[in-house]
Amino acid sequence: MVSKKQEEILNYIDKTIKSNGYSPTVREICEAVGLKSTSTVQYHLKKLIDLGFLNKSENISRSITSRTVDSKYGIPILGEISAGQPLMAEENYIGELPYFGNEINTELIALKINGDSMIDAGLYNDDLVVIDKSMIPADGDIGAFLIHNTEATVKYVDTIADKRYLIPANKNYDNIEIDENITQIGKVVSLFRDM
Amino acid sequence: MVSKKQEEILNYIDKTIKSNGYSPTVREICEAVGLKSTSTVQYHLKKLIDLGFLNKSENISRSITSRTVDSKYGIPILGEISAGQPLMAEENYIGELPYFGNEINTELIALKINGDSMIDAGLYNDDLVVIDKSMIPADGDIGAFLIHNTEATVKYVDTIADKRYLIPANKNYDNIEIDENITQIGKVVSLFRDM
DNA sequence: CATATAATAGCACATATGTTCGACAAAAAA
DNA sequence: TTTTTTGTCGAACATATGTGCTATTATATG
Repeated sequence: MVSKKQEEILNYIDKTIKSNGYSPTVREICEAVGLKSTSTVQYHLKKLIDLGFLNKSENISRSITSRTVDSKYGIPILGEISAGQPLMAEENYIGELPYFGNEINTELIALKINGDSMIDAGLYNDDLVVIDKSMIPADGDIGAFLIHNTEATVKYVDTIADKRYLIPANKNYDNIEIDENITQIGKVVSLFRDM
Repeated sequence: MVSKKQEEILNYIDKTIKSNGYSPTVREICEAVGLKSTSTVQYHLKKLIDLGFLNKSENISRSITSRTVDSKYGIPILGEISAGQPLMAEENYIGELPYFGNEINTELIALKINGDSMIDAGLYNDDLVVIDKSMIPADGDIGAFLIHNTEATVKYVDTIADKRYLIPANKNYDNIEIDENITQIGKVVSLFRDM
């Protein structure tokens, strides 16, 4: 996760690159965010780089580049959903997908596709799907759901004979009727695949 | 006005900013354009700044900015490939995909998938695939190719009986033998889908 | 040809800047 | 409570980097 200080650093870097055309030095960041040691900055920079928000060349001055110049927050990637924990609990957090939309949207999360139940919809194992929690999947949409509050799943939604179902895109899987055991997370709005 | 050397310097600066995200040092310019003294570079830099081509802050490393480069580093999205035009020609450019990889890489382009010839590989119509031009698709990989220099296509590559083929992931399409009409663009490294 | 202007080189200096290491306190987890 | 993680500091070090000065050579210009 990105701490308060890290966000502050990120913002300062973005602002500087945007207004100056080049990135600040470690010492400039130090001063700007009210830290007294350059190594504290290095510490945070390393984290931000690991999270994918920044990039930097070693031993090269002012070589920080930022992907978040136009946006502030990454999309949290959730892995295995821990039983009993609320969806956004730390336990579930496995990384962050840099956000590059135009508006800041805290309603976005990313889930890693597990298995092949949606393969006929072009959602493959290990794909990352971005879910907008503020959108309700309509019939025919692909949505993300929580089963028994312990397992996240991505499926088509549709109404058959007045009942709503989660519908896999793979003949080897059965439809699941939506009942009280199933909580809606949101609508799947985009997909990333690394090959 | 602008001498040969100065143009060379300008080009190098632009190229560097574009690919690295930050400007080169005086010494790097020195080396790159084949000069032996940093003060010669300073001499030219001053001229270029006076002429308004460059901007620079005093005593600040890597602070050169260029008017001829916009500091955006998205991945260019290429649409219909115009016959006769080089791949990266303006004619083909239909937009920019915000960059989300780890390193800044000028060898990346994005192509919009057209048709369903790769549907069994999970590449759907209108998907955007990111192509790394610096990578050669090996057997089994998905690559991007230019047919007759006019049409871009994305297919599996494989060797069958000592011949290399472009192989669609859709039974309704035939394999295409790779011959002199087919130019390799690069390897498909990731996928983006908006739903 | 003599002279001004444009390019280039070499070097040295000051400092801007990234990096490392050890220590320590606060917060979180076990 | 004990242990681990996270955040912080300070100082020292190595080098990356901008700058200034002088001298030399090429190219133009009168």
